[in-house]
Amino acid sequence: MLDLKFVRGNPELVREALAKRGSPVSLDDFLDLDEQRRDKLFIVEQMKSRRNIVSEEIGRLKKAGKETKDMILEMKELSQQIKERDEEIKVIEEKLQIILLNIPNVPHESVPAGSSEADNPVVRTWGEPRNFDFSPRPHWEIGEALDIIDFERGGKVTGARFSFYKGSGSRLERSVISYMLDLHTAEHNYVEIFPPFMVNRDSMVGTGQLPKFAEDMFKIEGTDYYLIPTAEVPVTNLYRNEILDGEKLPIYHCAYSACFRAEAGAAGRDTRGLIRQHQFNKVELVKFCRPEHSYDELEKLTANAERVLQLLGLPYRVVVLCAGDLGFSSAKTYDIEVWLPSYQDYKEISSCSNFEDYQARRAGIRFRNDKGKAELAHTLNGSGLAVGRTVAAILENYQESDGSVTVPEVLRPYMGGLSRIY
RNA sequence: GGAGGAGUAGCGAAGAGGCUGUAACGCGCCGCACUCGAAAUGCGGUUGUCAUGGAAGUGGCACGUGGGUUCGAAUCCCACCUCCUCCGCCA
Repeated sequence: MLDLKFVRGNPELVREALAKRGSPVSLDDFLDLDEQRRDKLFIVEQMKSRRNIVSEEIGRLKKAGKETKDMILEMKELSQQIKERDEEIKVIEEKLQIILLNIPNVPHESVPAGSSEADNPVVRTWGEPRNFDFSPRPHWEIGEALDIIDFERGGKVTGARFSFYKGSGSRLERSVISYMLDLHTAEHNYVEIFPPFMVNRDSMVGTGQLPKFAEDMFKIEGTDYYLIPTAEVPVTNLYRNEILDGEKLPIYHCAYSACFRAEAGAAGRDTRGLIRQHQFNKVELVKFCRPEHSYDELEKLTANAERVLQLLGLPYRVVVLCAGDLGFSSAKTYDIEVWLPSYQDYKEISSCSNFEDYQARRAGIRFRNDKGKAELAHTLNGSGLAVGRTVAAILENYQESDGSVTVPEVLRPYMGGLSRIY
């Protein structure tokens, strides 16, 4: 959510910034409602002030045994008017809030122009895609052949875009999760969180999934709860409506969670394999910091996620999202894309974003600054990494001509010493 | 699921329709005094938000949340949420 006063004071700037995203929002209604609100507020506050003064006077007169009938009648009338005007203001404020909640974040000045994924500049590339002396197979074929992933029965037991891991596959998934968490906690100073996998509506609004993207979520019928699409939601909302001790910043958290996404509008995309499932595992990195540090923190966070791929020996590249491809709440995002032989291309495996104060304002996440004043924190997060896609990348990049898969060195301790799945 | 109890500032805690109750008192924190320095002590300060204003300031709102009663609500009424205790059930 943008600052109401900022939008009021800089409508042109906001219009331009949002046009860069390719979905310009009309601010005319907003500015008109804002003016109405302030006009009405000014009047009703004067009325309330009078009510307070006279009511106090009534108390004094009553105590002195004086006549107060006329004053009470007048105040009764005044209170009725106040009530009516308060209603009007409430309606206006609700409309304003809806508009404000549906305006995306303003892209950072360093974000390149562009309208789609195709316009995202490559920032850097790491590793060389392997040259296979045989025809490499996609991970879903490898997984099925080794009997370590079962897509067929996933469909039977639940439905499309669900799967079972089995045996070494199951252990590989678990190993990747543990490995990532151990790396981020031991070497990158993140404090591990194990969050709830369901959150209430306020949390979903806080991080920006709602109200705009309700169709992407799974909601638990008969409750106010949603299945989380990412651990970002519970972990960022950990400090919702709190004023943090400024000394405690920056706060680094990492969290494993299952993630649930309805994938509305993704019909026909990535229909095979682990790439796009309704339920997948992810290790998420979340940061809370002072505004002046958030862009340094974004670089560091991205580097922390890259480190996982480097240690796993998986080739990747980093792209910076152009304005048109930027997520709703984000001011700047780097995507890390891992090499997938089956796609003959790089595929997103992590998305690292600085939300600046956009989420913090929605969620009321503040800290006490050096002057003792409450100030909005900046929030960041990134995948560190998406586990299913990591497993897919391992299976494909480490496959051997005999159909077996070499276990990356760093994962072997987690695999009970297993060096090859066959 | 049933029966009780409780939610007030950073923390603890008082207040039970208007009477120095934006909120005592204690702790914490900041400043000043005393001191060579510190401790102890004393004095002062210490919520957020909205509106208005160049600023100083002025005003509105907020005592878990949302409604209601009243000229006036932290205080009375209703609903909901959270926490605690006991019972039942359960990994």
